[in-house]
Amino acid sequence: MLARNPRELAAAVNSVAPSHFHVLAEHFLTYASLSDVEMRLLRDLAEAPRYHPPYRDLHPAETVPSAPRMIVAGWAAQYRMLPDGNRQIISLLLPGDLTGPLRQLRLPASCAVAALTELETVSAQSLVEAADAADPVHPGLAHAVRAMAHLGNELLCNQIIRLGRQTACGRFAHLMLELYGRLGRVGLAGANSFAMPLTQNVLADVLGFSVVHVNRTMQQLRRDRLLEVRSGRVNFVHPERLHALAGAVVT
Amino acid sequence: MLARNPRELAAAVNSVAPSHFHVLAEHFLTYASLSDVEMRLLRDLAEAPRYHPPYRDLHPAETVPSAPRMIVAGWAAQYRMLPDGNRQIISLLLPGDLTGPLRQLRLPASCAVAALTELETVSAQSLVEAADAADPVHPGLAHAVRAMAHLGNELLCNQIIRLGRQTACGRFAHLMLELYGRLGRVGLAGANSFAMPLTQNVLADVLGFSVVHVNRTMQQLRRDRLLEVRSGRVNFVHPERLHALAGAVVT
DNA sequence: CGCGGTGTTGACAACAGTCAATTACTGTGG
DNA sequence: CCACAGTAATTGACTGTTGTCAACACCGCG
Repeated sequence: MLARNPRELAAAVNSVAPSHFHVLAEHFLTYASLSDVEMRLLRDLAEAPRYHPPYRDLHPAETVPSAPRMIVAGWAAQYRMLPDGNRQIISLLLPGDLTGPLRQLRLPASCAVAALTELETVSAQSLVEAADAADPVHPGLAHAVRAMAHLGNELLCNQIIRLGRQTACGRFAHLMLELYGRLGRVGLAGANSFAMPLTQNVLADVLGFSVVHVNRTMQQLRRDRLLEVRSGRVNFVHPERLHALAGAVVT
Repeated sequence: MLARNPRELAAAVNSVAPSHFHVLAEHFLTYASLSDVEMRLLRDLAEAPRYHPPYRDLHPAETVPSAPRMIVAGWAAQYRMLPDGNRQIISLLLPGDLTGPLRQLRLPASCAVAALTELETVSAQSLVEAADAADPVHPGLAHAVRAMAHLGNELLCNQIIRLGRQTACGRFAHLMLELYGRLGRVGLAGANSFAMPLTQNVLADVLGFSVVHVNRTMQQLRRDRLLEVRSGRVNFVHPERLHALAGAVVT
C-alpha cells in the first residue's frame, strides 16, 4: 500500500494533534509517495528525538557539521555573525526541515545553526544515505529528500529577493507568506493564520532591519488591514492584497 | 599519475593563455586530485563548447532546466524578475561554475540564467552523474562537483550577508573580494586586480542598489583609496583595509 | 552626423537606523 | 496576592543613507 497524500495519511495515523511522525510523514508525502517500508522508517526516526534548549547552537560556525538532522518540533535558524557583532539569519528552519551535510561532505560550514525555540530533532543520516544511493532502495524517500534540498535553495533565493529588491512591508509580507506555505505542508498552519514564535529581534535579523523598523513595519501592515501579529500568531486579514504587495512568493 | 595542484597542472598543459581546459582543470584541482582518466574526461568536455550571445537566457525561469552545464568562458547570472519589473541577480556565474540541475531532479527552477557577456559552456552531465554515483568511478570529479555545489550554497549565504547587513561600501568591497577569490581559483585573477565585465546596471541588480548609488559607492571607495574600477578592471589599492571594511568573506 | 547604451552629477524626497525613554508582558519569589 | 526583575514591544526625535528624477558627458557604431 502507498499512502499518496496527506489526507490518506490523516486517516492512516488516527491522531489528532500533530505528532512528530505526523509532521515527518506529511512533509514527505508532499514530495513523493512512500512505500510501507519507507513509512516505517520514518516512524522509527520519530521515536528517538533529541531535545535542544532555545538559543543553543546545534552546530557552531566554521566547523565540519557532525551529521544531518531533521527538525520535528520547534523553530531554528541558520545564521552568520559579522565582525561588528551583527547577526544575519540566512534561513529559518521549521518542522520537517533538514539541516547539516546533505551529501557526505566533510567540509566546514560558514554558518551556525541555532534553536530559536524549544527544539526537537531526529537523525537524518538514513534519509540522506537513501537520497545519495545511485539505485535507491527507498526511491520515495530519496526523491523527497532531493526535492527538499532543491526547495532549500529556492528559499535562499527568496531571501535574496526580499533583502535585495523589496520594500519593508513587502519584505515582511513575503516572509510571512513563505512561512505560511511551508508550515501548511507539515500541517502546522490554520486558515490564513499560523503560530509564529519569533521575537521582533529575531525578525530583524532575518529581514535585515533594525528592531525598531520591524515594529513600525508591523504596525503599518496592521493599519493597512493586511496582516496582524498578536501574541505569537500571524493573521492574514486580506490575503489577496498581501500577495500583491509581496510579489511572487516561492514556497 | 595524479596532477595534484595547479602548479603541476601548469607544467602538464604547456599553455600560456588560459584555455577552456585550463580553466576546468585548475578549478577541479582546487578541490580534488584527478586521475589521468578524469583529466582526459575534462579535456574531452573542453573540446565541445557551446556559444551563447550576451544577455540571452540559458534557461528561462519557472521551467524544468534541461541539463547541467559548466561555464568555461564569460560571465553569467542567475536572476529573478519581480512583478514590478525589477530584477534581482541571485548569483554571478564565472568560468568553472556549474549551473542547472545538480542532481537528476525534474523540478522547475524559479530563477532564470542569462549570459552577461559572450559566454561559452560545456555539458556537465557526465560530471553530475559522476557526483551522483554511490560508488564513484571518478572519485576526484565526484568530490570536486560536490564541493562546488557546497561552495555555491556558501556563496548564496555571502549574498544574503551582503544584502542584509552590510553598508554600501562594505557590500561592494565584499563582492569584489569574493569575485577575486573565485577568479583566482580558475587562474583568471592578477595581483590584486581582475577583469570585471559588468556594467553598473548589472552591479546594481546584484547588490540591491540603484544604478546611481553603485556609481556613488565606487567613487567613495576610490576617494578612500581602497579600490579602483577603470575600464573593466578592478584594482585593490589597499587590500587589508578592504578586507576590514568587508568583514569576513567566504570564497 | 545622430543614436543608444553607459557613466556621472546635483537636488530633493523617502526610507531606515540610532538613541533614549516608556510601556507591556512574563515568570519568580515573597 | 503583590512586588520585582528581566525581557520584549512601543514611541518620538533626530540623523544618515538611499532612491528618484532630470540633466549632461562620453563612447562606439551605423
